[in-house]
Amino acid sequence: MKKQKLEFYKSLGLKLTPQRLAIIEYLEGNKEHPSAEDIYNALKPKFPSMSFATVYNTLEILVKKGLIKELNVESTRKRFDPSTHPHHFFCKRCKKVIDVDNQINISVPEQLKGFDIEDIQIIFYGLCSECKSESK
Amino acid sequence: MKKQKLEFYKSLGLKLTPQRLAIIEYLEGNKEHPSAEDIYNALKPKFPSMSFATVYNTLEILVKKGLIKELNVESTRKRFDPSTHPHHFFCKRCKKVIDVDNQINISVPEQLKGFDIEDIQIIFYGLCSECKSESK
DNA sequence: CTAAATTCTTGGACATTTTAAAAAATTTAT
DNA sequence: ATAAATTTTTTAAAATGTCCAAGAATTTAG
Repeated sequence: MKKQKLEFYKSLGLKLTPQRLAIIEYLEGNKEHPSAEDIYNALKPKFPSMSFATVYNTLEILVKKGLIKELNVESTRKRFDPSTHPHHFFCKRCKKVIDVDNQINISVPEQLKGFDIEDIQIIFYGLCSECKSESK
Repeated sequence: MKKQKLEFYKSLGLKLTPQRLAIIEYLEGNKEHPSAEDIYNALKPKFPSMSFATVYNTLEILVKKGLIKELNVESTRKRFDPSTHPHHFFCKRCKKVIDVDNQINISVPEQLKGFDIEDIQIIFYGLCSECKSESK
């Protein structure tokens, strides 16, 4: 990883341990929206001793720092997005998550005027093109 | 419950057991977006022998029949909505879910053109007015 | 460079939500 | 009322996520 990035993470008050760096690198530019288990499995060969707690701890702190986003597209498990795309498609068959990069301008409805809205997410549910043709 | 409604549920091929009717009645007009546990706890006094499995079985079949909606606003548990509101607000503090009844017209983006979109949900995350003032 | 302070990792136990399977009970249709 | 079909119950366990204490590693300060 580049020095510049290391400095960036340090400046956030993060101790840069090998496991942490590996998780950060794994997430960088990753479009798969991996679950904690995905990350754990992917890094286990390199860090056989790493525990699930480390993955969860790191993800939690990255979410807190605003560097990644936690998605609730799937009801049973969290998925993580290193990008800041607010909108997603979820395929109910293959469980794939796709960033939906649209310019929908959603205004907060009257009903929520006294509220503190921090985030707006749109989720499109259905079948992706592959699963759609397979299920015919 | 009225005869008309009983007939309606029968016509869907549902067997109307006391537990099932109680769950259906509990959900009807309910604005709380209860979790399975909420439902279980609410009906336990009337049906002390009812198990969690019954609640889950009934919810599953109601979702399949399209009578209720499963919400993934919270990462740890499913919430259920007897209405067909597609959009919701979730308070990250008190976990309250509110139906957002707006007329937002979302067009499916180009990117998803070959897909089979079955549902579009908007979720507003933040603090409700009560929690907002409390946290000041 | 070294020591101190802080934070992180590990490993296991634990909690919660959900699913599964088999036997017993209930409902529906005849 | 009887038989067939489905549902409920019970028990167990899967799946995901959380917590804790001890030891290890990293960073900071000197």
